[in-house]
Amino acid sequence: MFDKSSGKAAGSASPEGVKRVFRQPSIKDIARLARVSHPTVSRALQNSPLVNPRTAEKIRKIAAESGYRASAVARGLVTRRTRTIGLVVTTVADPFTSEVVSGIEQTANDHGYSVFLADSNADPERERKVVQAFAERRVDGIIVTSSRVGALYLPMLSEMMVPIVLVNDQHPGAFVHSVMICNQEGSRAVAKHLVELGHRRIAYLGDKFGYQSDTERYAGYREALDAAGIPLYPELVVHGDGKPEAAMQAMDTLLALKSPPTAVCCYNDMSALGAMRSIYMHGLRVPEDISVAGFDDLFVASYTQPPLTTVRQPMRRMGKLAMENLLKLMSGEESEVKIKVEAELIVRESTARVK
Amino acid sequence: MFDKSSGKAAGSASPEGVKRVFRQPSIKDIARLARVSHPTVSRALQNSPLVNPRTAEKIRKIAAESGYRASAVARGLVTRRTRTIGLVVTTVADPFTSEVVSGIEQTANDHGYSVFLADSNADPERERKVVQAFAERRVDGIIVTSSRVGALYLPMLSEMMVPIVLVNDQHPGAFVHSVMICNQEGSRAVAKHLVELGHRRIAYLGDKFGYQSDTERYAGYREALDAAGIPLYPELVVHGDGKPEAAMQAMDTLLALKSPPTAVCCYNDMSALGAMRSIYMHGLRVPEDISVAGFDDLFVASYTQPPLTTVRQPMRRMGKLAMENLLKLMSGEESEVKIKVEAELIVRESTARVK
DNA sequence: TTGTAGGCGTTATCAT
DNA sequence: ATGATAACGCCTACAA
Repeated sequence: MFDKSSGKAAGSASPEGVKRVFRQPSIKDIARLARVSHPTVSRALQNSPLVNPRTAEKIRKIAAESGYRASAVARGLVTRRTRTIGLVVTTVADPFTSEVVSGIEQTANDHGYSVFLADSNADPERERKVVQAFAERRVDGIIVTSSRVGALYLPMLSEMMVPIVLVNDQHPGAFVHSVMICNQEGSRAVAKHLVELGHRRIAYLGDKFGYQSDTERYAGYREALDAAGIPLYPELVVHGDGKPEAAMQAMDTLLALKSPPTAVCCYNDMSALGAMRSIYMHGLRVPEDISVAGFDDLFVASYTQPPLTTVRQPMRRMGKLAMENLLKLMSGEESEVKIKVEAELIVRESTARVK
Repeated sequence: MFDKSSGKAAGSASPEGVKRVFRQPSIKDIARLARVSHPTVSRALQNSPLVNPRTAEKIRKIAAESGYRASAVARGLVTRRTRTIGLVVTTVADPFTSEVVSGIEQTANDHGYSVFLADSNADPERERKVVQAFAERRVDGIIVTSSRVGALYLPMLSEMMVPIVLVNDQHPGAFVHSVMICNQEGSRAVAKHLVELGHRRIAYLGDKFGYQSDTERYAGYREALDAAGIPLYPELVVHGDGKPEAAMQAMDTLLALKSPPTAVCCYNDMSALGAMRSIYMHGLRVPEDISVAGFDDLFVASYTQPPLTTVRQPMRRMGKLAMENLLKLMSGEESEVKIKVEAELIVRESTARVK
């Protein structure tokens, strides 16, 4: 071995052979260069009024030249606030979720917060790890979107003692703060739209049982039918899982009925995609033979053939609202508890007057 | 004001009125309870062999009971490694990107890393802020996906002295490590497929000029046509921007030609969506009148009407590869420089023999 | 207006 | 096998 000169010079490889050799400049390095004490540097960099403008200027110049970047980790240690939030999603690889995430991220960023993204993949073990990680990272708050999991890890979350906001939660009552779409009103609107087109055999192609949003959307559907004096045909209520594949199968069973529906209210756009696929594979046409409606207004809803009638959720805005809500909570303000955003019926070409 | 008792008790409201009152237990609290020194606690919790199994057990029990969570921020300060990576995307609200992000996140998580997600929104100012934030957060590495920005902030990135991996970079040569799809081969495969179906007037509906992936896909298209002895019809080469809207317009111009194409190679699936929409709006059918092919094999490609012939990019796996590559780099290993993953032709029903 | 001293919660380096 | 002690980089009294 060669001799290692000069005391505690950085540069020695770590056990794992890490290459990062040179320390980033610290507040003390700047202080030395500027011939002041490091608290003065700290103050100058925070634009504190109690530092001479001239020296402040000099310090900032030196800091900029030396490529100084304040360490958020050191700051977080002393201030006990990391300006960091944790975001738990079932999976980002979902068009609904990713829009919400985008809205959250932009808003967080605008307010100087960074976001830890964690994909639970609906795996309980993973969820445990994710929450644990967020706790150790000392996030200042947490947002959970469309949690479909058995409320298993929710107690862990509340133990963390940080504010939590839920987006489209499937576990009513488990937490206080949430942003939700008006499921029932939205669903009632599409169903009513179909009724007004003269349909009477209107199917409901739902999500799995027990999810709040499915329950609410089903309620809206029933409401519209009741209002029109249409009886409930139990065989017209089927269930998928919110994804196209399962919806195809559900639609297959509807089409196998002696008297199939003339219209279908789908739980969401993804289900509608599957429903339409099934309809085409049976040699039928949308909307000539069957009307199809979705829920969400995903980007793709405008580009299906025919373009999909659906209920719009302002996903990005819901993300923004959730983050703004969380910001308030993190700064100690009390804020709205349950935020409800309105759903908007978007009529396109997948629904038509009954033959 | 009431008197504030007992020295440094937590609980005083911060200037912003923060509510978080009670400190989380620290290693010292555990030490006190276990009647050992805090380094011993540290060792026990790391399963260090140099601590008496009995005391270690006791310590772990106490830690668990008191809800102790090690502070990653304190640890990061001393170890100079945060086990954190920064992930820059143009926007997560894009089906390609979100799949890649998902792959990255899962892999990171499996290895004990947390990921900071930042959505640059293709805004240079935002990009600056994002990179700055990552620098301050002391991330151990960075992944950038599908950067379409003027390499403006890339120098900032390299200044950070942390490993960087690019996914589907549009700036050839700017960085060393990357994961890319075989654009040219994939594109050649679809174009060849169309040639074999008897098409000779095959259009290319590309992305904006200057992006590497567009250039490469165009090259693949040309290659297939050249191989078949088909001349280049310049009017059959048009450009969108990778999204449906612009692709619709590009397709409109193709259809306005005296002699329109009988097939279209689209830059990506999103463009194919727009192209198909345009075709339908002209009263034509896919694939009877015009064959359409995409690139990416997004989830939705299976559910268009008709299902889309396309080139599959293993998006999730590309994310995984990028992260694995980054993990190696972060631990000081040298690793592969340019990883190329194979593209796979997926023939569905949007392409057919020419009439 | 500036400097000195101390501490945030860990890990690392010595002793013992 | 364990304990003292000193960092890590920053912020916040308090003193000057």
